[in-house]
Amino acid sequence: MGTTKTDFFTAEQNELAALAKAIGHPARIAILQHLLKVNACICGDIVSELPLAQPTVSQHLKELKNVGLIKGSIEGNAICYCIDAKGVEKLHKYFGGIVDTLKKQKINCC
Amino acid sequence: MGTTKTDFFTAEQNELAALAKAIGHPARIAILQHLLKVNACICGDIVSELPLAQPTVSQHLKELKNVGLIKGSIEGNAICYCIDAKGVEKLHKYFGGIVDTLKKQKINCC
DNA sequence: AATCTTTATCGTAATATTGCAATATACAAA
DNA sequence: TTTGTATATTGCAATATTACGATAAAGATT
Repeated sequence: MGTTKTDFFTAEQNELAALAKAIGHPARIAILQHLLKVNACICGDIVSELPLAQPTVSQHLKELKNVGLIKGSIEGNAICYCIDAKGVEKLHKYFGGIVDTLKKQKINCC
Repeated sequence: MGTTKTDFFTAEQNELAALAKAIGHPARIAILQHLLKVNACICGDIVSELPLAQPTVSQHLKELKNVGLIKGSIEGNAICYCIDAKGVEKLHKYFGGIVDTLKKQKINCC
């Protein structure tokens, strides 16, 4: 127990869940917002923007990268990070689909 | 340790994270998809749709409800659940904002 | 009232996540 | 080569999540 029963769900369900889970932490939201705000790749100042220790930030960045929400490339002895549009678009499309479906549905029993 | 440092982030960051976290599990994605598919409130057949035991499903429903993604109302000795558009729209808007911002940005250094 | 049906809660075990100190790695600069 | 700077990894403690059996609660049915 304690383990998510991944095998019993579809690949799409698992992928969406993984994407959402990656965003499901305020530090990772903050990282995305910061990357968006500076409007560029960031080389180095992510740690100083967050109220967390460097290893913790590094771990959060890794999770965002694993799931395809950010990209990172080595730039000298720093690493440049920026948002990977693909992941964000996938989520946006998904919720867009839900919103559209809901709008078409007139039922509102609850 | 082990606890998210909620106090150090903004209310918006925490709220978005909570919403995303709630969707960050394939069972909860599956619940949302099912509610959407049947195009109505569901009274009773959610458990049978999922590969999980009844207490587990009940717990997932509670989480979705707490965060405002579904609504539930008592209907006889069953409970009717349906999607709460507000939460979904909040998430959709947020990702839409990111997508739009990204489109305006020409920078693509990574 | 006794029973059935449906959903919620409690208790608990297994696993995952969060956070950080310490340390490692990799490159730059002196 | 040594030193400095930036990021990653390891190891560990604290807490959270996931899942389910057992049981409770609430209304329906007989």
